[in-house]
Amino acid sequence: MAAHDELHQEVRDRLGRIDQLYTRGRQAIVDALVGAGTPLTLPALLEQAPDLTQSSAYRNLSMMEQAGVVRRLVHGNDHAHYELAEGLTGHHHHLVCRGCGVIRDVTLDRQLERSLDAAFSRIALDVGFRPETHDIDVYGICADCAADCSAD
Amino acid sequence: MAAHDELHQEVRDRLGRIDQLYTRGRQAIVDALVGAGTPLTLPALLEQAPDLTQSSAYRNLSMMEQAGVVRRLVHGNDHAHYELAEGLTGHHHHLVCRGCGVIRDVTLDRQLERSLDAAFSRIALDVGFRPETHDIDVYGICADCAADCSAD
DNA sequence: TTGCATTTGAGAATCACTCTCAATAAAGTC
DNA sequence: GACTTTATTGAGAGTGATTCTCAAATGCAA
Repeated sequence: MAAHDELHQEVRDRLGRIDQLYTRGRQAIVDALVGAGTPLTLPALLEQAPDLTQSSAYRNLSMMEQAGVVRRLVHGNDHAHYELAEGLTGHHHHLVCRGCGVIRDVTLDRQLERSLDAAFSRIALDVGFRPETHDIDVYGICADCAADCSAD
Repeated sequence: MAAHDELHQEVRDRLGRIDQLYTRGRQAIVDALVGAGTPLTLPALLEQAPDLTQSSAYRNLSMMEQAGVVRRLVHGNDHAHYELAEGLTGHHHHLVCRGCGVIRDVTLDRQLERSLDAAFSRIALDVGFRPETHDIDVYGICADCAADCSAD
């Protein structure tokens, strides 16, 4: 409860920094993303929060992405997925199912993350690139799709 | 030269496996991707190989992706980038510039890759996910964009 | 409440990409 | 080479996720 209120306050602050109000519709988006616990496509988001309309949802997701509240994930030709930004949820990566497209959050242990950051910093320095964040996607087949395939 | 011929032969084999010919236009695409040495958007590909037409290029890239010859990279709302598949070039990752969108290939040392694979396998096992490949994108600012920013 | 600025909603517009189908090139046969 | 058959190409129409437009609704200050 307290954590939930803190989250909303943090979102309100981040929106305020770019002169945006934390309206009812925007709160509904954040609640849906929190409730799902997994990145949602826009149609899935509208199912979770039926009061939202498509155009406003897209507009608000885009604005909240700029505000550092939402992250947009793109993995192909179909709908993008949206989740809360890492600043609100913590650094993590994704398992992406090639079958159904579902995305699942995972974390690596600190030591491995440190090794990665060190490696990227070293590589980046060589080519004059200033690294900010990294994003690891593991592609494969989820349990549900594996079951479906063997059933066929 | 020999390496170049071997590459083309390997591409021809991979296309043959799905009953596709290695036509002049398809060779031009592969040559352009080899020549660029960095992932290309479709407009950039057409610049490199002006004899190609848009619809055929898209159709052939899509088919060659299925054949395991080409990989399609998606990083936002604009054009996707295309490069030769890892089976032809070796496993690598990408530095992606937030400023201009340019993508640069990088490799991690074997030991770190092994650690990552082991970590992903462990995580995946826990959730019943069968990992196949992984893809690491490092987002940041390239040298050219950093120079432009400080010039402003 | 009254006024002013921001946000919303419905639908039109955009644009990367895919599809269609007649014209063309490739591969095999003689 | 000429002929047949099959696969590919090119130009433009179509698709669909996302963005834009603008009048109506809402939020906020006094």
